[in-house]
Amino acid sequence: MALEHAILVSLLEQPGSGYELARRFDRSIGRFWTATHQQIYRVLRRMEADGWVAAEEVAQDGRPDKKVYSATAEGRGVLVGWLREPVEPETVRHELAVKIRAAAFDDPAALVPEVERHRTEHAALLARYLSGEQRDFPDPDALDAQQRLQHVVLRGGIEYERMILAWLDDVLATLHRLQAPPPSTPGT
Amino acid sequence: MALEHAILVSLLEQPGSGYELARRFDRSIGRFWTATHQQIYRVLRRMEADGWVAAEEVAQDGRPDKKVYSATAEGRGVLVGWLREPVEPETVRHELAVKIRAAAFDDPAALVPEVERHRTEHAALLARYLSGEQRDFPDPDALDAQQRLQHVVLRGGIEYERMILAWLDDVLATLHRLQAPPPSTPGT
DNA sequence: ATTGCCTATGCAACTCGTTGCATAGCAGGA
DNA sequence: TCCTGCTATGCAACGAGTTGCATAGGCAAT
Repeated sequence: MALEHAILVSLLEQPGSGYELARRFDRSIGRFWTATHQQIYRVLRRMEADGWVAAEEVAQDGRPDKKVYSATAEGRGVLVGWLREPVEPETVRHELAVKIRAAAFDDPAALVPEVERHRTEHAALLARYLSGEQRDFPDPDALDAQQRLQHVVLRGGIEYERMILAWLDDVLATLHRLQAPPPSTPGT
Repeated sequence: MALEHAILVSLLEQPGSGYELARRFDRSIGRFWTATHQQIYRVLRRMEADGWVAAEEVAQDGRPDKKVYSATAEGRGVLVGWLREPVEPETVRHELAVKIRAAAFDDPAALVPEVERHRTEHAALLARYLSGEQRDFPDPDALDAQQRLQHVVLRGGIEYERMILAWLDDVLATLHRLQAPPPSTPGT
């Protein structure tokens, strides 16, 4: 379970409210972790009770008050302890891959628009990552340790999206080839 | 929720018991979906109650009896219906990426053995995929539709592992560079 | 002989994660 | 004016997924 740890990292990089964390998890952190605001609020309360984070009420004008959380020294200790334990490689759950194999039991051509839709979304995500890279890491030689580590994670996201795009093209080519198969073998 | 659908695909490709399904989900299906035997048994019972699959008791000698499940026409209909609904792109949850950003708050060099361990495991997985490809798809031009779709999913797994390996090398280089940083800027 | 592993299924308890809804003030557009 | 949407937090209920344990026969190794 790494949601707590992802939150600790995010708060160490920059304190923030539950709402702000939820938005980060949709953006930069979303590159490698996801969570809904419900989960984040619940986990934050537990972490506060455990002393891993501390909250400060902040009044705002024109907006509801918010509780700004920071990681405590104890929270940081928990994170460092976790760092030194091994984690297993992530488990992949790719619904589209299930659909592609399922297409053998229906009309495979019906899947083309769905695959194209995924392609469009992944292309948009890649563009967002690339512009974020331009904005946040314009000079890769002038970064401190924290930024270098953020950057290498972002590069992972970029390469992942590139790989997915190439694969989706492969999938589309495969689907099209099923409709117009190569010259049938003479023996059949 | 796609576990039901992954099970339907697997049973349409080849009927099998819950135990066999669990093993497939650790192997070929494991390329794009995971599940424990607990989940599979529970879901299979529900699917049988809903008429999506049918079970047949099979006695074996030297082994416990097993219940071999097959997808029913109704189950196939459910799968086809799902195929025609859109699914959202998968959410990524990569613990190692969390650790890499967390390393900024500890000694980054301490992460090197962990990253190398992941690299070794991913290299082994890639080797398994490649030998599986050799075994199952030796002649890519002589495949039927179902095999072509299985093959393109496997190619996705292969490209994913290659991309991860390249990224892990990038991560290792980044970690090493943090210890021996480039010549410091004269201005500081 | 005993230990441990493999096949095969399952219960019970728990945690994780999602969904729907509620509150509440402010801002902007039809 | 009303409706929609954004910030900000939260409850309640449900469903998904994990972990630990149990049963039970056969097989192989020590």
